[in-house]
Amino acid sequence: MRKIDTRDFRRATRTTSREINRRIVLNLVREHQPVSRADLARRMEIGRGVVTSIIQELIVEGTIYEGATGHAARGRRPTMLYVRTQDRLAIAVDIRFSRTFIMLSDFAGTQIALESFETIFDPTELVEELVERIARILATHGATGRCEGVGLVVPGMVDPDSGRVLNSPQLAWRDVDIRDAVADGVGLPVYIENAPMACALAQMWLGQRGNSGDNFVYVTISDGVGSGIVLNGQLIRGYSNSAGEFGHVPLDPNGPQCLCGARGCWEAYTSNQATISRYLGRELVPLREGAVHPPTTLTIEDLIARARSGDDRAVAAIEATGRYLGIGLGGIVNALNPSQVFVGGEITGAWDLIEQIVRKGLHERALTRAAAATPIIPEQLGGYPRLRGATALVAAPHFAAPRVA
Amino acid sequence: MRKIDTRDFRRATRTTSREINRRIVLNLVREHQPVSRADLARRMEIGRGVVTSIIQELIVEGTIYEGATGHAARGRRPTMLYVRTQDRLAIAVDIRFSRTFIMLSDFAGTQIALESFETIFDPTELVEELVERIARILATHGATGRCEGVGLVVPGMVDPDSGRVLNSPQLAWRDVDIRDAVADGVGLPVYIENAPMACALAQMWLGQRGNSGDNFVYVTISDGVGSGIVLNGQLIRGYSNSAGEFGHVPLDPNGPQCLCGARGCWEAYTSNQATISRYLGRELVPLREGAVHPPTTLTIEDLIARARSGDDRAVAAIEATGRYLGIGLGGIVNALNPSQVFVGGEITGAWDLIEQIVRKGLHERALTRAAAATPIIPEQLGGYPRLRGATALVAAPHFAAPRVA
DNA sequence: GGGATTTTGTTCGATCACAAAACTATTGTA
DNA sequence: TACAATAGTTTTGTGATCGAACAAAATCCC
Repeated sequence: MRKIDTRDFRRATRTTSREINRRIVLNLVREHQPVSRADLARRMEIGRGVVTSIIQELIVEGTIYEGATGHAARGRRPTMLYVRTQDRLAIAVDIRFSRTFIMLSDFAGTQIALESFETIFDPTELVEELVERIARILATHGATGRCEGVGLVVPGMVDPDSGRVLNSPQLAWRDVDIRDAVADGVGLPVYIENAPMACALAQMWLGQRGNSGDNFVYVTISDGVGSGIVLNGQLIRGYSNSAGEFGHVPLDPNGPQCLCGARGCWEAYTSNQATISRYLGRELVPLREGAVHPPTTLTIEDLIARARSGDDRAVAAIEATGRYLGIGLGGIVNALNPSQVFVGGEITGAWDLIEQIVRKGLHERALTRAAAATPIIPEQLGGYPRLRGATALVAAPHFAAPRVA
Repeated sequence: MRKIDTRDFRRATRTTSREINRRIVLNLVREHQPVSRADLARRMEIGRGVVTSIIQELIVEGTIYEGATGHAARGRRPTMLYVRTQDRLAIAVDIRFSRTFIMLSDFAGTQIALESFETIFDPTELVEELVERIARILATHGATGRCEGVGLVVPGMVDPDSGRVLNSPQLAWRDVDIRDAVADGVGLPVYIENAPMACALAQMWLGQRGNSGDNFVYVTISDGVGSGIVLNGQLIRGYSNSAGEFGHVPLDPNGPQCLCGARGCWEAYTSNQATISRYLGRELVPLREGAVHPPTTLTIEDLIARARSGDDRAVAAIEATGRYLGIGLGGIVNALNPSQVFVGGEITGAWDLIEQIVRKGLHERALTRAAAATPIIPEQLGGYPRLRGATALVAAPHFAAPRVA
């Protein structure tokens, strides 16, 4: 039950009914393919005639296509329908502190090409490099005509409407308009989103399981701790685009110093830096202070490797992270009551070591039995969730519910 | 941008466009009355002919009515339109630990009658008493035909779909089907919701300011600490109806014992009991353990009165609550990035004493400048937010956006 | 082998609702 | 009094669902 915003609404036109039903058909095909017209009519409780005419539009438009005829126990055989995703392409860009990744993929998220280069921190130079590389990738793969957009994922706060990066401490950017610059360069629509929210989009649109209702939180444990919140199938962006910052929920006012200035933030317990600092027995140090590299070369992957090879102190450091992870997740689960929580980031490489500990922490903090039982699902490593999210940025608008009322 | 849930969608029918536009018209009248047909046509960028026909339907239906003609600089004078709220009535019921309130009000939330009685904890007896009293109130005010429903507000977790109270520690109820029992008794539709969510609904539908987008959190500080979350004009209920439980977000693992079993929960610092216990210098004691009254008769109102009359220890106790309130609100603001936060509960009676302290705590914890500047708005005392929420439960479905796609 | 049956997909007329423009009503101004 | 401006209604046209009829294609049954 939504209240209509009388300052920003969309009234229904003559074609609104068709737009709605067309999107529903498209999504039904997407999730149930192969599927026949008659099947769609049954699922939608609508006449087959209407389905015929909608399907015809979608075929002309090129979003779905007819495949082989299926089999029926009796009667005429159905012609099966499929969503066209293989030759609809998108460029996904993931700008990270160390490297920038560019992937060419289709609308289903299948990787076609992938390259990376050392991140250039000057926005103008970075855009130049990006435009050049994107053009080359498209040309190499004969995809110049078939690419429908570029998805840009950035660490930091983003305003997707204006396309500006409002603030990215990692890149030392403030109010940088990178989207329009790239769009001008490549001549394609460009979409931009911050990293955790993009991961959440990837999970929603390209994730394995079809989640009824799509109520979940995607938590990324990396240099920082961020999250993307999806409620009722909608990404929650907040009033000024900064929702999901659970990283600085306080766990202990006397806890370790956090880079944000406060003490005992969740991030100060669970970020990769926090885990490493705990292992080294020292305080957290800012990752980047005027482009200076972090003072230790020990990575979280190294630490996990040490833990696996029997380093007790490494095991203890990682287990402690697991415990605080669980406690923090408890807070999230109590606050938002999602149907599940996804966890991404390098720490998932040690999931078998910490899963029980995470669940124990969650149990301690969860208020209801339902909340305590919330599935915590680690993202499989090497799946490039940010890049998949960038692809989803391009693909999702073609499948989302039309805005109405 | 919402993903369509293919397991639970609503396709468009022949009349969907009209339903959408009718609701938009209704809401435009509601927020801009008095308003003319021509004015509506301009605001909606639609032909006046369509408005004429929609308005005719709404007048026949009885939701709006024509008032006096307005004034125009030149040309024919417009006939002004109004939403009919004065003689559309609702019964609002607020079941609390100590007393149960019944209010008869119109759809605008204006109080017509109000009574209360000592809460009966046995569900069957309570329903009996409620049905009897509701019938009597309706008869007394000649409202038997004009009342369109009953709104029931309950402390604890509720499933509004099945109408069951899943768990209410305060009332010691577990899986009690009170809604259908009351509905059978009074012969009217009955809606049920938990207290903080109902307060949020009251703010959204009957609040003072028209908030663009309606992104806010309503925090109630009472015996417990709960909240109702409204994002994009939608109440967030969560996967199993328990969203908004910020009360048990941990502030300090070594903090005071909370009634939930954990230590250092936000609630253990800011609930009325917590403030009183802090003043008395003792541990928190369960409010209700087999219907036993709390061991002290000192109320939070008494404490505020003592603070005002110069009791330094009372001032300190309340100020400490204010500080923790601010810290907790910082977490909420970071997590959800609402455009504003409303605070309800008895503590708002001391708002002038703690406002600065609350803001200071918020500033310490807020990550972004925008988040730190989030307005914190105390609910004015004596406004019966829960009862207004109960009224909103009945009225809102008539004004909400139609469910589509 | 051939008709009956069943299922799929298309077509067509009826109805609902927006779109656009003509038309009527009413008011103020030159 | 004629004219312009504004409000509200009516009419005609078009897009879309609704429902039923119809053709196409496969299996079942005799």
